[in-house]
Amino acid sequence: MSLPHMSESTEMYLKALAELGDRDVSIARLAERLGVTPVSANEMIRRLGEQGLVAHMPYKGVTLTEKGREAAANVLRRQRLWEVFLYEHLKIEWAKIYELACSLEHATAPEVTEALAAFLGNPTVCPRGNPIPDANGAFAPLEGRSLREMAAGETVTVRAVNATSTEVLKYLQEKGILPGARVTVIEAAPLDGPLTLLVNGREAALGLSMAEFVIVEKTVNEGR
Amino acid sequence: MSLPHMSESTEMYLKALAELGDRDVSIARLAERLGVTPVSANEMIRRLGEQGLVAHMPYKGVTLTEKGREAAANVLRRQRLWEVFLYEHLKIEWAKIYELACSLEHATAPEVTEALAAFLGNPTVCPRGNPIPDANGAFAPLEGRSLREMAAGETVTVRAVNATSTEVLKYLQEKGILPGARVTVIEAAPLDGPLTLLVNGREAALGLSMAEFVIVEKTVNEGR
DNA sequence: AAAAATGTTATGGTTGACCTTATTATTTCA
DNA sequence: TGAAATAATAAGGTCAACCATAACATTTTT
Repeated sequence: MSLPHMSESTEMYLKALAELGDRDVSIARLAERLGVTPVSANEMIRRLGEQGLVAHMPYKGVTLTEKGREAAANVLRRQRLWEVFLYEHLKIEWAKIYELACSLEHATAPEVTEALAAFLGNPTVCPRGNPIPDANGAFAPLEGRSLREMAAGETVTVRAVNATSTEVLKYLQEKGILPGARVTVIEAAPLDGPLTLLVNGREAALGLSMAEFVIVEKTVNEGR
Repeated sequence: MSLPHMSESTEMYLKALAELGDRDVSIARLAERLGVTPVSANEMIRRLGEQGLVAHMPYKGVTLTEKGREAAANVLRRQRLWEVFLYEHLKIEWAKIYELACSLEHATAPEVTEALAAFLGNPTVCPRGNPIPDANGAFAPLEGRSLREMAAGETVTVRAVNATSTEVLKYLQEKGILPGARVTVIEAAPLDGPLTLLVNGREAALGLSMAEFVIVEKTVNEGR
């Protein structure tokens, strides 16, 4: 069951696929998130395909196989447990934990993962609001829709933030767009135009490519 | 002051040099500890020389430069802080912490190092008995001599264990040769012969290549 | 001082994960 | 349906860190 050894690169690809929704992810999208050229991503996806971790339907997209999904869950588990540790125990700034946890993740043996989970009290969500898979790879996929799809006038509650770049996370942090925040869409400009939001009584502008990774739920008027 | 980026490999070489005493370390010895061929080690030492981290006197040995010493202290700090965390907080078996901490070490940003040190209460020794350099790279070099040099009849106290292989550490752990243990040399066989020791009332045999990395102090009859 | 042991350098090879610059295939849209 | 946009593949290149084999240099031992 324990995979022979996964390179850091393999782990990053699996993680990105899982974060992007794990089915029919276009290679261009994947390449963009990973900061590599589409050609490189294509090459790498071929390799992952040979290892049985993904299935690639040309012109359709990439989908994790069952084996790939398990491996990805494992990577996400490590990633998010470290996020909890860095945030809760080391008091590291929210916007930085993803990147810092990412490095640690690659270096974490199964034994350490499980001991860490126990130390942290087996948390089920990370500080970015994403679920933490259990030791068997099971986890409730995130409910809710992307803030990107919301129309003007809607009020929603942020459930999770799926961004990974420290820069983007810093921007969201500054604007108060964190899990639990209540956000009202004041205006949604056409085309790729930004959303204008009301967060904590302040206005904030948010491009669609950032809004895409903010997962929200319609607020069900849960008491003032 | 922050070095451009150090590869994992560079860090391993610096760490090995520091652990081996950091002056006039032969390439063969270094290669052996790192599990690479002398040819590879030679090549790598040339690269490190070009970066100004080591000085290599052909046929004499390798010595860390000031810059190299600083970098090495930094690596050792991270390594040993993680050892403390894994042992004290995650309750991981003593023999395994070196190897597990080693992976984490390479993935640790300065920010995390300092937060971790604060979380742990700025410890000054690791569970293997080695000193932890402070944030500026200063640390008391270990006093004491190698168990290898002890003669029959001597009784000593183990101060530190500088072995790195999990297998070796497991053996030492089983025999009770841990920091703080009191050890009497019963017999020292000639040539490369083993030492016969008395530890906690039990006899234990120890090859010289293992004994080399057990740092001891003559027991000054401290009580009983 | 010669032989043996050890250390160094030269040469050429491998691997993984990237890159760029074409070229070719497919899909989408006007 | 044909052009434009997007996606895939092919070919060739780079880089770090290893490897093996072989030749050469220096030290140590006899």
